[in-house]
Amino acid sequence: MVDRTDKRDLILTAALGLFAERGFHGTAVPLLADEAGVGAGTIYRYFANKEAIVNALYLKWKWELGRAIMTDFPVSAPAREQFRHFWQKSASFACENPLAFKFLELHHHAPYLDKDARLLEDQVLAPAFQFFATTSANKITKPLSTELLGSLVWGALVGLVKSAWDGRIALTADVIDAAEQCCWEAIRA
Amino acid sequence: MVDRTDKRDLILTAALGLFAERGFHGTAVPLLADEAGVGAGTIYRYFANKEAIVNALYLKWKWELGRAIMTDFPVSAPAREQFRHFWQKSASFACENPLAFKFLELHHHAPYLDKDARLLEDQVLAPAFQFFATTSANKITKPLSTELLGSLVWGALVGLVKSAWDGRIALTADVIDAAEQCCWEAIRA
Amino acid sequence: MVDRTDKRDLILTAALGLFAERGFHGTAVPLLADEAGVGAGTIYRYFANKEAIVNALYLKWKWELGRAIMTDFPVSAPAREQFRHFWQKSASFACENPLAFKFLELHHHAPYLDKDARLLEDQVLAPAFQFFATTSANKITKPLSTELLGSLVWGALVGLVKSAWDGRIALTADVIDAAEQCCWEAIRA
Amino acid sequence: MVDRTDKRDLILTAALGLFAERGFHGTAVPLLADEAGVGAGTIYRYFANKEAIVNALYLKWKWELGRAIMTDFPVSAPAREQFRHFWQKSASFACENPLAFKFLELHHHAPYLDKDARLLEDQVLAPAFQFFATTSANKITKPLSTELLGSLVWGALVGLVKSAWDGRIALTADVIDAAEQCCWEAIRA
DNA sequence: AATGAATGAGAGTTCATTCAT
DNA sequence: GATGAATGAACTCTCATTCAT
Repeated sequence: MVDRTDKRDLILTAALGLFAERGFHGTAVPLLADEAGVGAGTIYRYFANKEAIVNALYLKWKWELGRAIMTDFPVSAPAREQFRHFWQKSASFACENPLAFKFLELHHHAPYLDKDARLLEDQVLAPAFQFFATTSANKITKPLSTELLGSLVWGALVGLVKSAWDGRIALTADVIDAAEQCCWEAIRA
Repeated sequence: MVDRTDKRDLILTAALGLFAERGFHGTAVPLLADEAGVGAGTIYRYFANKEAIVNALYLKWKWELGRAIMTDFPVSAPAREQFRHFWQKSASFACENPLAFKFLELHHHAPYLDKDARLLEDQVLAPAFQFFATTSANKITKPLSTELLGSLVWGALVGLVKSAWDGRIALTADVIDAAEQCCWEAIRA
Repeated sequence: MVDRTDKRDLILTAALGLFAERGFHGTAVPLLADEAGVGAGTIYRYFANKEAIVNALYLKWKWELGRAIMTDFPVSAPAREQFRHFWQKSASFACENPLAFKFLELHHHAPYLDKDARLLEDQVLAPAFQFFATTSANKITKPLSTELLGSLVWGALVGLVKSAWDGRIALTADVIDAAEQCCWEAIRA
Repeated sequence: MVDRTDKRDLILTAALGLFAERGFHGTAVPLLADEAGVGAGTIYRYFANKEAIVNALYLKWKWELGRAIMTDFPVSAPAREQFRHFWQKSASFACENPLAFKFLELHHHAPYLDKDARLLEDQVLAPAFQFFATTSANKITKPLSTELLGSLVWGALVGLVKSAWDGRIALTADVIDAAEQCCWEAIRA
């Protein structure tokens, strides 16, 4: 009993894996259909064209990432604990959704993303980055721009995750904690 | 008078820009030929096929990156100064060769890279990363694995550079210096 | 309460308009189903395949055309009046069933018409054309073959109607009458 | 030794036959390539897409038709002789280029024709039709509109030619002459 | 050595037809 | 009986590669 939503999800799930591993242009629609277990024509009942698939995926997972990061955010906790929240949630997201994390990294600012995806692109991490505006104002973190602090920390996280993909590091809780402490020290005043 | 080497370079230069902007599968060979100002057939006198081009590019620029990082390394200087060397040289490379830096990031671990490229892939930064083995042993940097420290720092640099591409940060000397200090504090004991 | 016949007619009516405007190969079955207000599968309960629809339409309207021309034919009237009958009935048919007239013209001798349709194709106008055999024998019309006189007159009518479609002529009664007189003078002895 | 122009002509020649027999939508590009004796991809070196082929054909043959009709037009001859010129030249064109004549008839006002083709569509016969403006003013032909007289005569010609295609009439010089006389009598005052 | 016209395999996409509901 | 989601063959078109010049 496969309903309409299930089939759309089958396609999106297969597309996530293929786009993450081979990229957008490297993934042929018939291959995607095979992986999803549907006919090639079926894909076009759910998506107007190939670009619509990559855009739907991008919106979906960027949104999921944003939700993951902001869920249970400790609004009144000290900055150090808030930072820990961001780091741990992001790392968890990357560990639990490795393909989605890879997909989002690989398709960042891709020319086939549409206006909606581009708008969402830079907005999802913005709330987390804004955290630095407050902490810098309070002299808890260094007196550097939000964008600078944010991109260093997010970049470090991405670097960590990529090393894990390459098998150079095992992403244990200890490693994630240690990396978190490193990054905190990078930015604290 | 265009000699053999010149034409090969024309092709590689055009390919660098196209692969960096559109990706490997998104770049058509006839377009590459146009950009390089050579005939489509000529490309196949210098490269066996399209994959050979991306591999040649990858080897060339990964090597250039390694060379840039190691050039004038201050062997006997204190660790902090050696770290500064790595950071500044890497940042300079990214600023001076933005297309190459983007290309290397985009094609990291791509499935069409051959054995040679894959081998070189993880080895180029290894010497720099090895720096951490010594400093950690001497309790100058944190007692964490070389790979962990290295990927955090390199990731932070990549994050910084990507922000600059997106126009969120201007890569001035001040910004690069400040980021360097952040990263040093991330890893120092 | 929609009975079997009604649904078949819905399909044929929609098909007439689409085939007349876009041609047989230019009309997609799902679009036809939409226009007819039935499910795509339903069409195949009434017709074996797409070709069966165009053939059914062709037979139906060719037959209607023949019936329209022969209805109330003044058997004992003078030749001029009989000619007037043919002309006016044909023109009326074209005015009242413009899509059917266009459809018949467009699909004349189309390769996807079956044997039945092909047989009927040339037979419907034959009775009207036969009129010329008698009038020519009686030296009322020119001593030319039935086929020649018939195709000139029918061609002139089609030319007139096409001009009306293109908006170059308004098919008023005056115009139709004047054209009739022209054609009579074309063929009279 | 096939040069660029030859190959374009091979494609246009094959397309003329196929479009005339099967229509635009009924002709698959690979079939067209086979008939032309070229690879499927080659077609797209000469034409942007399938529609460009049908438009090029339409322009070419509509132009040829116009040229055929106007060549050696007897400017100072009497109206009857001028009419004879139009009729005979048109009939000759239809006899010598049956596929082109069929193609032009079949694709008249087709939705895939572009602006250029549509503009030319109604202009080619216009000069011939304009002949009637003068003759009607001089009371040589009936006091009816140019469009009406023109569409009757052209329609009659098309009807004649179609009968010949269907094998009902042989287009001998006698038949063409007799038909000409019929049409002259249709329109003369 | 260099070219670019030519190619056909394969890309993205459509559609006549089927069949589970 | 009626449906429309699903299909895969076939469509239009692209492109990595070849080869006659």
